[in-house]
Amino acid sequence: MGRRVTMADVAREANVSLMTVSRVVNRKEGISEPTAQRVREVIERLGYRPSGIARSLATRRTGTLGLVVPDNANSFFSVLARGAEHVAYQEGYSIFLCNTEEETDRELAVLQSLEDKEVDGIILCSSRLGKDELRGAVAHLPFTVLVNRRLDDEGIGSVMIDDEHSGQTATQHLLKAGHRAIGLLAGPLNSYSGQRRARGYHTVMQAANLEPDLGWIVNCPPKVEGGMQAAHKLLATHPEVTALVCYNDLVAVGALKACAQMGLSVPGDVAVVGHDDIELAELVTPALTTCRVARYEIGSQAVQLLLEHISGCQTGCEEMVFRPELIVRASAP
Amino acid sequence: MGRRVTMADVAREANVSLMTVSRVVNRKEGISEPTAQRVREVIERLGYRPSGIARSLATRRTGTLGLVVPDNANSFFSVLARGAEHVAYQEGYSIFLCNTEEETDRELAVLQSLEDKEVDGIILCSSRLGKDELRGAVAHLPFTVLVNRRLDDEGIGSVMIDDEHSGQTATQHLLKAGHRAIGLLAGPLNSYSGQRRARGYHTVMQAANLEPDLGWIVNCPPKVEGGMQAAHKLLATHPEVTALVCYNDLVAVGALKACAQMGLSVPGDVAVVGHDDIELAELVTPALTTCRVARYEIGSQAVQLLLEHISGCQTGCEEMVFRPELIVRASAP
DNA sequence: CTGTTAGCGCCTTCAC
DNA sequence: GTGAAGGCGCTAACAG
Repeated sequence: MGRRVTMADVAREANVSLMTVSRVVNRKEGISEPTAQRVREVIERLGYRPSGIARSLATRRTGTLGLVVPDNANSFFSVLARGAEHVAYQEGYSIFLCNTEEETDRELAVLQSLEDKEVDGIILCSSRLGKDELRGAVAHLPFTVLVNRRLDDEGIGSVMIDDEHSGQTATQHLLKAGHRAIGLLAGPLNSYSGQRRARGYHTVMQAANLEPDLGWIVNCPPKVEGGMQAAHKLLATHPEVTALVCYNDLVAVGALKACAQMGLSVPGDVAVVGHDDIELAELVTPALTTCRVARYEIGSQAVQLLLEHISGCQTGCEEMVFRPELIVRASAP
Repeated sequence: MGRRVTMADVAREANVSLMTVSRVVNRKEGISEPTAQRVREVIERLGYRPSGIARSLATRRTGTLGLVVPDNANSFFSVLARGAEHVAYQEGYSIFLCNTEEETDRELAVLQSLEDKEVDGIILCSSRLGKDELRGAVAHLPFTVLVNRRLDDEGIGSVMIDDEHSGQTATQHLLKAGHRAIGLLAGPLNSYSGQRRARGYHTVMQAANLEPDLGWIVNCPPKVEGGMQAAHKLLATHPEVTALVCYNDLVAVGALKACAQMGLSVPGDVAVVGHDDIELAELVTPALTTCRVARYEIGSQAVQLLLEHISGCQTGCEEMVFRPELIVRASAP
């Protein structure tokens, strides 16, 4: 494995100084065309490629971003990642993708490793960290964008989903369809978005003078399996329930499965509303009524926000809110 | 933004040399316990964190890998990425995730950028590059693992899916069920795996003395939409076809939709077999019969292979083959 | 327009 | 056990 071609090699071969080569490589002006031509020719001939590492050390910029998600296998985050990568690529940045598996230890570990890698910024999705832990973890980063989490600190932007509104919209939709006993498959207990959606649910129920039974609300892991078990439990113990507001589409699909197993028809016996509108939603039977979240755009806007701050051209915008849109399909017409 | 704490700061504060600090940080032996203790204490107090960049420049190792996929929003690759990241994380590596969008220009561009970032290795999925282009693109990388592509070069490993076998298995399954007019929704024309699956299909058909009509084979983009249109076209012009072998599950779901639109029952009028067994497969109606590909394992094994070579402990294994398993569900019993 | 001088923060190789 | 010098490959800040 021959020694790497360095800038010094090019400089020597072209009879110029390091700086001249550097200027040509970085397309800075102030180089005569003939010289530039010659340098370029040598670069080509020697197959020289600048070392990103060395450049990063000198400039203190790496051209990399960190994207931290709970689980890239979850379609919500894989699409978000896609949107993020799209903008990053356009702007010449690369993205480190990290999964936390919903574990706070691992979240801290990946944030640490991203800091060690000296990324220029971080996008952190659905952090499970407490306020102070979170603050400490991102304190040394140049800039951070939180997805669906807020922290009123300098240098920390947010891209929010209006979860409370989703919770309200979903519940209202069922109310209008005549449902009274509406259950809530609330997702993980420590999920902030879950808490906000639950608040929306409660607001609407109260406004309608309905007091949800404690048993109507069940927490569960945000997966198909989790939704299935939770729905099973809820519907078995509370047969009066005729509708379910679900934490996300995976949970809703789980509910669909549970209903099928219990011989309950959807939406005949039980109406189901999901959240997110992942691909799955319109492909299952019955197709899911759900709150569509612009996952791709959230990813791309988060990067946009991050890059604006990195490049210093403050737009003043530190927060951005996405409001989900109710998509009515067969599971809750 | 205060100046970063450096090794020199720690050294000064602890009254030792840079080297001593370095040794403590890297847990090298040859440091007396009291000194080490003192250094650690200062590191803690000052909040010192080693600079990954500087270390990389000195060691020529970055502790990063590149993962190149066509589209992370595609569940096949998002799960593969998950598996890859899992092993990488365990071994202390970070992963750059890059999407090519199936464009060769972009594939070359991201490979270039990964080289510039000096990743320690690359995993490249379903490259659309020609043999020589590919060879050139990965020539300067320490080691590369190709997913579902082979290149008999030094320093290039492969994790293959036995696509030909899948094509055979799927076709055979339909043949055994009594189908004779079996169509093929073959995916993108330039997909190597598509070509191999098609070969498997042809082999089995020939062995059964069946000559597929040219119109029974239609290429399409590997998405739901693509499968739907292709199935529409195929079934409209060739009503004699009673079964479809599909490039992947998304295409198969598209076929399901087309059948529904055309008033054809599945599997009654048309049997459908997918490929990959993504989550979707068992959740659509009817549930898809499909060839399960161990996506997560492919990702994790690819990284394993990569890391073995990087760390030099050659196991001799440069290639690994995954054979898909037929999962029989309702769409083709 | 081009070159020189200093680092960026750490590790390797040798001395002591 | 510990330290001093030199270098990894590049760029910023000044000269000329």
